[in-house]
Amino acid sequence: MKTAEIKKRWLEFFESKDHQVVPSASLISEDPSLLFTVAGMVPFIPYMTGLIPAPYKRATSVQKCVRTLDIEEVGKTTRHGTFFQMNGNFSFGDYFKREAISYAWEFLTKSVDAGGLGLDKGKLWVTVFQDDEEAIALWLELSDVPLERIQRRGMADNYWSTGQPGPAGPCSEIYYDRGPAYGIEGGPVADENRYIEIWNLVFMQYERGLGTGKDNFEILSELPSKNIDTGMGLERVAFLMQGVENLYEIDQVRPVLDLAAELSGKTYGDNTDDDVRLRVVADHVRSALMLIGDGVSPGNDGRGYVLRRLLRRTVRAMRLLGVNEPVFGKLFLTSKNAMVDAYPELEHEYSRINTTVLAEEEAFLRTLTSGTQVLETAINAAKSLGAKELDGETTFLLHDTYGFPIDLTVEIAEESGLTVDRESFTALMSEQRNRAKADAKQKKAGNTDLSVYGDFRMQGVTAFTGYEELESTAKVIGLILDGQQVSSVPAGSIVDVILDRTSFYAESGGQSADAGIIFGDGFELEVLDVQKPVKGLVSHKAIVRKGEFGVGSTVTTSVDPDWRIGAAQAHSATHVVHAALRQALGPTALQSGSYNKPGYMRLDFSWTAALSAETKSEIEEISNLAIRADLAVSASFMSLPEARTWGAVALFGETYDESVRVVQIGGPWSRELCGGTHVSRSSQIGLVSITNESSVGSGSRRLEALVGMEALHALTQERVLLHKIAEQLKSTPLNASDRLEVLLSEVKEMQRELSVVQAQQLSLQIPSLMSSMQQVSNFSVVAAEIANVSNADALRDLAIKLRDQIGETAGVVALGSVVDGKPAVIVTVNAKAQATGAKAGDLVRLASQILGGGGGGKADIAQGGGTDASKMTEALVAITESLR
RNA sequence: GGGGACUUAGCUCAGUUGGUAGAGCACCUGCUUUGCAAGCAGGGGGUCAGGGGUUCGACCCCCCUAGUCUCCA
Repeated sequence: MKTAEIKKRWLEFFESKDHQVVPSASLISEDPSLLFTVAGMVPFIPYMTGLIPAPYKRATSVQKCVRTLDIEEVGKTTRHGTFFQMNGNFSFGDYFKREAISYAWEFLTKSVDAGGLGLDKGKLWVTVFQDDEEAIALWLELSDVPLERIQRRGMADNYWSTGQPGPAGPCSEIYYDRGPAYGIEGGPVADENRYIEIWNLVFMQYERGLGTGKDNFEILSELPSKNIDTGMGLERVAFLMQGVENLYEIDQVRPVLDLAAELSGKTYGDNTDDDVRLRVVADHVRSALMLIGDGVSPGNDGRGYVLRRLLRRTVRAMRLLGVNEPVFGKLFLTSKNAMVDAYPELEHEYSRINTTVLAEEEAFLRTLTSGTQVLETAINAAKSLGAKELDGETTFLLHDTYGFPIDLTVEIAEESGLTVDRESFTALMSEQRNRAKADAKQKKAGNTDLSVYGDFRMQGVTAFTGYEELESTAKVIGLILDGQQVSSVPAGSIVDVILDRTSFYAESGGQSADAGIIFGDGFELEVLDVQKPVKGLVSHKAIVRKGEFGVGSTVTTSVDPDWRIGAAQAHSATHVVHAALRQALGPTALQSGSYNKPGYMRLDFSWTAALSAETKSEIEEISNLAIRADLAVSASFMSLPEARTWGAVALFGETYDESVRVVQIGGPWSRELCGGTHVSRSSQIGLVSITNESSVGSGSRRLEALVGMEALHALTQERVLLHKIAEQLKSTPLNASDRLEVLLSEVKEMQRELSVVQAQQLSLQIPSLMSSMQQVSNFSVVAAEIANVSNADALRDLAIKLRDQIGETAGVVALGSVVDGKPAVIVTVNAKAQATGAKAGDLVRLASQILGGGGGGKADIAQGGGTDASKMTEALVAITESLR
């Protein structure tokens, strides 16, 4: 049975049991503490913990998931995949153990013709939590599993919790026996390779307390509303039902594995190491495909880094298989074709995915090339020292600084007959890991408890009136002071205010929060910040400027109209620039984040190279032409699929409800899903002026612009500055640049001439200096103070000329001069004098110490200086005397 | 978020106890030759990423900033 067919049957089965079918959420988790959606229940967590009331009693989904914790195990076992799909059925305070068990049994064992999976009842085993007698009784009652195939396990295996205080409960897991060929008898307790876990039923019935680990915490109480959370690994069931050995061989993955084998000329099954590499390629390509499809782009941190690592591990695996040429084009196309039935959106996204992976592959091949050079140098160095091993530090440096994978280092070193000190490499790796972890722990301490907001959210959502009006009448639902609910607050306090409705826009979708005041009978608050701590709930952080008020008070929320106009201009400008960007660069340039506030906007987008000055001007021009065209701006609500058929741009990393708001500027000219506040016609934006374009990491660029009056002010300022510069250059703004160029080359020419003239002038002194030469012991010595020397280099040239004139006798030249108020000394010693024991460095040191400084150089020429110019004569005499 | 490295001529890069910045390719001039990276001789081209500091003196040491690469969380 095809994987897609299992998925279809799953959803149909639970739909027939009155479950709401929920489409898979994005791999980019809504929960900021999670990098990715790591389990099927992740999108439902707020309903489980009671933060947000569940919109349905029963739900089912097939959720795409990415988990890279066990990335090193990929390909080695049958079970570890970095991308997988989790079938789940959920109950929020509705049915419990009885139904969960009975549904599971029915779906697994019902005949294929009747819509089930038709698994052999005799091969199914069950585990339960050791004390869960209720579950055992239900299994015996509702299924055909005999008691001897029900095994009890402890907390570590069969008890679920989030690791923190909150909901917890026992689990029951269903296993499939692959038969004696795969391991020993004795059920899952004895062998988890022969007995494959396919389905985990979690019975959330308790509240747990503080504690660490999987089993070291206290059970506090029963939950008032009990939940069911189950997860069936789609890939696992698929590989069992398709009669293959592991999840890398199922219909959605195998084609990539086969292609990798073909490209490398290997035969799958011939060699264990190569088989692992082929599976790694098959797994990682699929995960990367799905991640990019959901809007992740390769980067140096967070999600982007995980993706980059998957892509690089793929290149590495292909290298180890003997393929050095770029292959991503073929691999990803094959993977897309295998997945597109289940995820049709991959078709539209594919050109972007393809561009992204090709660029990343090319970049990494470059990295490998430069890394190979460093490695070869290191290998040669080690060999010349007679070492048989490449040390861990070098290996780590290669990995850490040059991104050269350890496996490749080992392989290449082996070819040169060297081994690698893996132990010390591993030690250095874990050091680096600890550093990063220690830091993360420190930062995480400020994790806020959202439960206080959850209480208010349970009472309903905050209505937003700000699209229609700037002032609204509202009622105070709650007040939070220092994380505690309070009933009233005095003047001067900073408090979180929860209202039933508000005209204030909370920061979201890149738009900053509104500013303004909240007032009522005898009191007034200034709003500092507006946030949505929990989806649907608006919290106003405000300072009480005067009076006192409490829960139940009637207030007026009043947004500062100037602020709102500025915010609307900036936000609409962001849409305009985004559309202009895509017009100039093509659809690959997609917004990955944005921020705007009155007068300013910032747009991050996926793009691999810096924008040229021409492109920036083009974007600016398209934007301002759109503003001049006075395009109508409108917003309308529609269903998400409908919005997609309209071609509305949905932003990655954002999650959308079933009903979405589409903001249009000039109809199809710009269509984006957006909840922000906008101007009503594009001309109201006024002006957009791009101020900066920069990199925010590889593959991601940032465009910043000023909007409206701010843009005008900046341009005015530049104009004033340019006029001033032109005036100073005695030129006009248009000619200033040319004029400056001429001036600069003139300056350069004059400097050159000056140094020539100076050298000539100094040369004129050579005859008189030579005549002042005295004989000191065996040395011919020229020692003199030279006036009017502009820099030490000129003095040096003169000294060398003098030395050359001395000829064959042992000669020493010591020249001093005052340059920029500071004494400088140069001493040169010819070869013969050096042979007789004179050292330029020593002589300079002697002189410069007298001058109150220091000096040094080589044996033939040295220079020094000091601070006390009056001692110059004394210093030169000292040099002469020391030669006696 | 925490580390590591890099930024030198148009391009690719050298440059250690801090003491006048170099090579190859490209460019210009001349000669010699005329085909597959031609030879010889000569020449131009650098605020050594930017800004501070230490020092008599900084491409080099220290600090800050920017850009680029890279590892880890």
